[in-house]
Amino acid sequence: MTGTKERLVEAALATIKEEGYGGTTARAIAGRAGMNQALIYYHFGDIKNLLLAALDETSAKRMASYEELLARTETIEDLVQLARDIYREDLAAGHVTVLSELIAGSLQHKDMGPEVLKRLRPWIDFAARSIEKVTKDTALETLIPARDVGVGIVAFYLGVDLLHQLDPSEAPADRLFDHAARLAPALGMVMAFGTIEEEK
Amino acid sequence: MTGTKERLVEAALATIKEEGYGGTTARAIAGRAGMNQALIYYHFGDIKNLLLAALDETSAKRMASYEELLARTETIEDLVQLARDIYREDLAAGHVTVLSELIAGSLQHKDMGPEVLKRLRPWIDFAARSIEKVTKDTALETLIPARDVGVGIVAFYLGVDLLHQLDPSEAPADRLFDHAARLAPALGMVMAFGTIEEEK
Amino acid sequence: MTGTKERLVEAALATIKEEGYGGTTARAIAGRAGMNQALIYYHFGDIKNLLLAALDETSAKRMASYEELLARTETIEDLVQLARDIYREDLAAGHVTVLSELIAGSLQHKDMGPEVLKRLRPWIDFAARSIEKVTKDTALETLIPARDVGVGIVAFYLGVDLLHQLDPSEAPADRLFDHAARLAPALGMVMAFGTIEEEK
Amino acid sequence: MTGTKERLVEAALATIKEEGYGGTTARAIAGRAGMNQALIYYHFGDIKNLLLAALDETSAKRMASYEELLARTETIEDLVQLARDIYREDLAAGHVTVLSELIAGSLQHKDMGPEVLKRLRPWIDFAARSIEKVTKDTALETLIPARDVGVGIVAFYLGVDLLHQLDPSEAPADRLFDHAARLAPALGMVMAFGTIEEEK
DNA sequence: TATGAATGAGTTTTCATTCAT
DNA sequence: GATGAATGAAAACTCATTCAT
Repeated sequence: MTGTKERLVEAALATIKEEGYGGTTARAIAGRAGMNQALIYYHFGDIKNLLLAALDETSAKRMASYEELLARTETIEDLVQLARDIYREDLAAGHVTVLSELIAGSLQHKDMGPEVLKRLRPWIDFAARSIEKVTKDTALETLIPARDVGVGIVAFYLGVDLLHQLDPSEAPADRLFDHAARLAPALGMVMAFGTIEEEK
Repeated sequence: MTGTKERLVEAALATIKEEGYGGTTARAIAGRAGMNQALIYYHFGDIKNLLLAALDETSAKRMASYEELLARTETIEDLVQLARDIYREDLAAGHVTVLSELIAGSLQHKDMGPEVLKRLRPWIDFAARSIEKVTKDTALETLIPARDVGVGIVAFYLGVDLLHQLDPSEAPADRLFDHAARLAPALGMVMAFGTIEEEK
Repeated sequence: MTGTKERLVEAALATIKEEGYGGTTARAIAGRAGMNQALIYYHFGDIKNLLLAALDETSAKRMASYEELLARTETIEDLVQLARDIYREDLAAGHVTVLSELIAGSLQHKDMGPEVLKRLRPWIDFAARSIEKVTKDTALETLIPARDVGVGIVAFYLGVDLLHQLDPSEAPADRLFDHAARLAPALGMVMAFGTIEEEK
Repeated sequence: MTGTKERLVEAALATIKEEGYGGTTARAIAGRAGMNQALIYYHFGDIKNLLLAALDETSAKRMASYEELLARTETIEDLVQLARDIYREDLAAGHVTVLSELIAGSLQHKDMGPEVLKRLRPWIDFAARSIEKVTKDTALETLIPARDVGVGIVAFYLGVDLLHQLDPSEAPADRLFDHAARLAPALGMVMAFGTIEEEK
């Protein structure tokens, strides 16, 4: 029938989000998809491959959509706004949970680590590129280590997701983003000072 | 023999750090401790309790040690330094990994979540208190939402730990802390500007 | 394409020789043949039938070739030579392995036993006829129970093959045949004595 | 309770004899023993180890018993008798079947081969020693390659067992042994001729 | 003829946990 | 306190086979 692989991928994503890495068994996935367990092995070879395919799928979709948003982002204020939008959608939809669970699970299944890392890098690149774009031709350009900050942002997203898993009611990151939004206009001046400090 | 519970706790911690949450089975823990699996159930009732006891143990030890350091911390520069020291030790020793794995595992074993959260809160409080301490009686005091930033810092630590699990060779957070250390002196002025913005 | 059945038969033979009876699955056979698993069922109904067809195939080929050789065999010395040639070729090519694996597997799949036996009998007959031919009109004719010795020879081939599977480096049967070849000329006299003993 | 390992070993032996290597699954063994499948893994680690332990067990028992019989064996006539006794008991009890099935199965599970071979060698040694003993200080001593003939005898036993699995009604080997028994007295003279032939 | 997809029952093995001693 | 043994449920994965196309 149509879409078996797609349905398995969707079921795998939903299972990771709701049951966690350890709860994402062949039985759980197939049950959710209303399909036979053996189909996982027929179509993906093993569970690891299905999970990685699922990660590919969400990553590709989200990246395409965010890339578009980035195209329309010019200033630091825009970027903070973009970061907040991404954060809200990803957290609510559980996209980051898929990543954080797969990373946490990679400690158990060590051969999965490199594969997950490979799929994580584009996000770090995306974050770095975003920073580069809005600091390009400004005093901040040389001051901010775009790549390191990119890694830091991804780390922050992952960590916030972990906390959100524990306590979905609290949303302190929301308030932090609001705060950042208010401070963003001042950031230029601050960093200008930073530049002076550096050059002393 | 003496110290059975302690040995099990140590073995549990080591197992989480090296094998991940999913790899932390009764067999793996007991094997590492050189003890009988049944002792886990005799002393802790079930594996979940052992893991929580293990989390209590590391948390208490580290908290005591960091509390001392905080007592000697006065300025923002000091705090950045403290944050960096804690980050380095915790990451290397795998302390944060214990937390991040338990949080990630809580999605699977939902009754563990609240217990882990209970043990995480002191760290958020610690971070918040640290911020409050160095901003006390400064212009930053009202400007920085200490609790939210505390949560953010804990999130950042957790996320950096996840990334570190995937790729221990890279240490971008190290560079970020260096950067923060250089920028710290300027932070006061920046925030002063922030204040002005706010009050407009 | 032409020769689908033939290719499946060849693949089945190769799989038994290399992977053993238990490793000869539909997937393994079809994979080796570069074909679809379902073709096995289309052409042969089930795996058992394919294996029996494969046995038929090798048996027929080899029997034709050996029958020719037997036609040119007249003396005991010739026969020992023939036995050695057959042994060498069959062992190296894995022909006997196909048989020994199918027989061993028949204990698991009991309905296969009679079918395999049916295909084994011609070989016992061949061995018996060979003995009869070279002892015909000699003192040995009544002395040697041709059929029983035929069974014994087939048994010996099968057993040597099993040992060869375990340790292909050793070839004691080679040396035994050499020995038999040297002793063959004496066999006539020996048996004459045997006759005298018998008649006592 | 008492004898769990022993019961599993007995059940494993019985299962191999009746269901063949491929039919000797954890379920089949545990079912026959009336025990939980997991006990196999608790006591033996995996099925392979249980099968090898089972092979050890039968081998040790039989070897001890046959060694005793060999001690009382002096002449070729005795040895033929001994060979026939061993053959009858082993074939009927299925002892050789355990070996032949494990050897045949080793083609599938290649890591089992060396272990089975290790346990087969004592039998080849036993056969060789038996021949050496009865030919010691006779003309046959230098004439018969005891080790090669030992391998040949073991091969013969294995092959006869395979045939017996296919058709337990026929017992041609019985008749061959009877024949050998009648010819044994003549063998000395025959071999004396052989010696003369050799020395020519 | 041929194929990709599908399935239910089976495989080996591991799990958390219990229990008698 | 401690241990070896035991267990039912579940894990990942494979099997022979069928079926619609």
